[in-house]
Amino acid sequence: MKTAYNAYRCLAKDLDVYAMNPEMTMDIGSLSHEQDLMSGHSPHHNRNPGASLRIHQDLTVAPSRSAMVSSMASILDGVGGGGEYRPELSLPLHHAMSMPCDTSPSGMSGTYTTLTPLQPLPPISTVSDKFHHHHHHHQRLSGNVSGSFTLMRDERTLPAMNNLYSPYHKDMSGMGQSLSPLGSGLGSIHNTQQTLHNYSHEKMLSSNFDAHTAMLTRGDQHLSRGLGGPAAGMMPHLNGMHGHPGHPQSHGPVLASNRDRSLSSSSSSTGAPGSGSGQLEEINTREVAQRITAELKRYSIPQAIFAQRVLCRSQGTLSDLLRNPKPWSKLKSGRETFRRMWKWLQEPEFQRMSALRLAGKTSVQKKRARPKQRQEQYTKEVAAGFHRPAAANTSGHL
DNA sequence: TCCTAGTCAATAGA
DNA sequence: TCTATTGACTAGGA
Repeated sequence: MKTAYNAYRCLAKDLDVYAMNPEMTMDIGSLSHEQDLMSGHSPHHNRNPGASLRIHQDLTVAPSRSAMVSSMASILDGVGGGGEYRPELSLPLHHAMSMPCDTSPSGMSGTYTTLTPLQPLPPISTVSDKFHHHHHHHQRLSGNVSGSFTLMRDERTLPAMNNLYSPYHKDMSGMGQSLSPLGSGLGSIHNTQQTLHNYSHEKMLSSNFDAHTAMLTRGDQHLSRGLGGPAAGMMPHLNGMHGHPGHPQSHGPVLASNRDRSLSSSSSSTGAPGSGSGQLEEINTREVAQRITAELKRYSIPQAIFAQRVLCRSQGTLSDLLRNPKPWSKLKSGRETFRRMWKWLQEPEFQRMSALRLAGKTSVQKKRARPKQRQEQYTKEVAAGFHRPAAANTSGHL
């Protein structure tokens, strides 16, 4: 029941958005691929050339960080203040962000056996779609494909990664809490190269690896295109680490590899059916919480906005999570929430803002109704044959 | 049936 | 206005 309700609530959000922003559905497919693949060919890219062109323009406008801040303010103002939909702000949406509360059952398939009542994260496979083209892009660059390309690519990019993560790691190691069930916490990523390698390897073992590895290696491309990676703004605020502008996804230290645990415990082997059920990656929850907190403060994003639009959670929940992040090992379904945070952190700033703006209207419309009431309403709507109860609901409120 | 995790919604406080 | 806290609720598992 609750699952249905949650699914309804967040799916409704998406549907509402799509209903109100028909253009958005066109944007999604051609999302960030344009960043790297303006000349790329994919079903997505050709879905709407016009949209792609506009996206390209958006991207090539290369929003500076300061511009991003102002944009964020505009976004929040527009949403919070009941602002109307502004096409000029309709930046292309990452799959993950365009479907902030996607309920796809395949979301974390193979990652978690516990299907939680909360709204699953957009399936990483879905997110991967976004980078799928990057994948090809890299293939094209490397001239090699197949499963090993990731590792090869990591090796190529590791020097930069080391430069980035080493100081971070040092700082992180002083954060105190062991945020990973590894006991040694961040020590698990002592060897950054290995971690990245392992991480990529683990991802390679999953169907989603390419997205993340692509993210790991695409940072330079992001920034070189003036996208202003999130790290550019965030890193200076976090543990004094110096963000490499080219690595917006500075999640290396945030993630602890399960393989490390495996290595230390010798209890399991990566890739074993059991080992892949939810431990492909470990998120440093405290670090994520700190980074989220920093980002929210940085852009003056209210917790309520972020919680609702990115996490599909309440403000109180977010506040609690940020202040009292549980160790990853103690999390169950709550991992999804942290995954969302983490994923959000990985996004380029413009995509973050898109995510924040995206579900704004509907979330505001839907908030503050007792779950039971909404649940009953949903039940009624489903019974009445509404396939898109959200739209009906929204229109009703409007 | 009980316990735990996760979350929500209300509310107090800054 | 925003954040932190808290009580209550639900789902899942033992």
